[in-house]
Amino acid sequence: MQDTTRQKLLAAAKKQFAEKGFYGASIAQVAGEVGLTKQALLYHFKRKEDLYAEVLEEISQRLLRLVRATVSSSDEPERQFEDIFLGLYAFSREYPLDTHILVRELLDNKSRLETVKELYLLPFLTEIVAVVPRMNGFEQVQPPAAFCMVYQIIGGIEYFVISTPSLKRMYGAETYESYRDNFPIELRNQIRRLIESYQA
Amino acid sequence: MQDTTRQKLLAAAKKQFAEKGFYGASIAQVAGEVGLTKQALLYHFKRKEDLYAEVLEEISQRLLRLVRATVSSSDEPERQFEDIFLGLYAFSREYPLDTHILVRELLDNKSRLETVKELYLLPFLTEIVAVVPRMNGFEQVQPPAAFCMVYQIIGGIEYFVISTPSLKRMYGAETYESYRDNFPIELRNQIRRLIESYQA
DNA sequence: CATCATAATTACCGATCGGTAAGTGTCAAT
DNA sequence: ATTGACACTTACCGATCGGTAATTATGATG
Repeated sequence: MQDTTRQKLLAAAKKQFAEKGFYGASIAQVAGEVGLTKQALLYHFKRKEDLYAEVLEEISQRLLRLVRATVSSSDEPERQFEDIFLGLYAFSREYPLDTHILVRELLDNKSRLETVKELYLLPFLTEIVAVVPRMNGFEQVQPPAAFCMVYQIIGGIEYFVISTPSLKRMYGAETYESYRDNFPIELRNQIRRLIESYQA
Repeated sequence: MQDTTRQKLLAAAKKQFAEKGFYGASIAQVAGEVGLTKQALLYHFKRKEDLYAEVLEEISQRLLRLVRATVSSSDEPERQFEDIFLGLYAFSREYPLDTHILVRELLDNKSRLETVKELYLLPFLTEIVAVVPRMNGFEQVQPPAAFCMVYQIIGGIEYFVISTPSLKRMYGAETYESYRDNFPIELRNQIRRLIESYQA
């Protein structure tokens, strides 16, 4: 496990972009966090946007791998469907910075339009939505309905994860932790209610 | 209906904060959009943060009013519960800038910690969560579970709304609109599945 | 030993940021 | 006619932003 300067810079950049967004993050501070100057960073990444794009690319690829691995790990579509979201929640909790950046991208891409391709989520979403009509009783579900089902669940997960600091302050650490521990349980309930409602 | 300079500035500021975030927005541009100089803005709002705080305050108060009005409009908790979220979705679609700012606040408040009070959402959430144990069959539901149920639904709504530009580009305008029109239907289904699962 | 790419440095650039200070025009009240 | 609050302007400040150019240290290869 080598820790190249590039990788260190990428890790520091991810942290800054997640916490302050594309505009709020400064490449000088990113470089400073690994003990380098701004120009050393610019040597590895010509422009700030290149650095950002690389951070985003790595995240989206990991997400896609996660979904594909989950789909491959089972033959039952219902099992796949549930595991995808539980896995996504685990992923989001393990890498909250990644989740922050993904949500920021949703908010920012209107003003930073063409620069960074926003198709990074499309294969990820497509893969999940494709599981829906394979489930028992879901054969006739139309694409818009399938998409909405999936997106509601994803939204619930990501929104909860990015709310962590706010919830902690609003309710206190203890109460927050009880909420956090309950979340995957309720998430699973939500998914199973959905599946059962079509099988009945 | 008078349009004071203050109100014009607040409207322009909301747009900028929503699109570019607290850091990305510049008070000079906000002022410029109403045909004033930056210093004219600083005359009305001493600091950038004061301007931001006022925008946030107005949003959170409108949200709280929305929930309270919905709760008052019916005697059935089940009806209240459903209408709250359908109303929240309608609100978020009607005022997407507000939704953008609220989500940005979740992401940013870690780095802008103490400056702006983040309790703006607490009464709003508390009011909604309080409806849960009043519903038929939900009397024994514990606070953490009730909170997670509510937060999942809210998250699904807000996440979908802030995804609008991305989804439009990913799927095209037509497909997006079919998703958007289906969303409240699936939202209602989700809520009713939840209610029915406890009544059975 | 000389060469040459790599990796980093110092120095500097114009632009923009939020914010301060002082001045100007307007208009109502004294 | 004068004062003074109000609404806004021009001028300016130091700090920081992303980015360019030129230079230096390092280390492997010929």
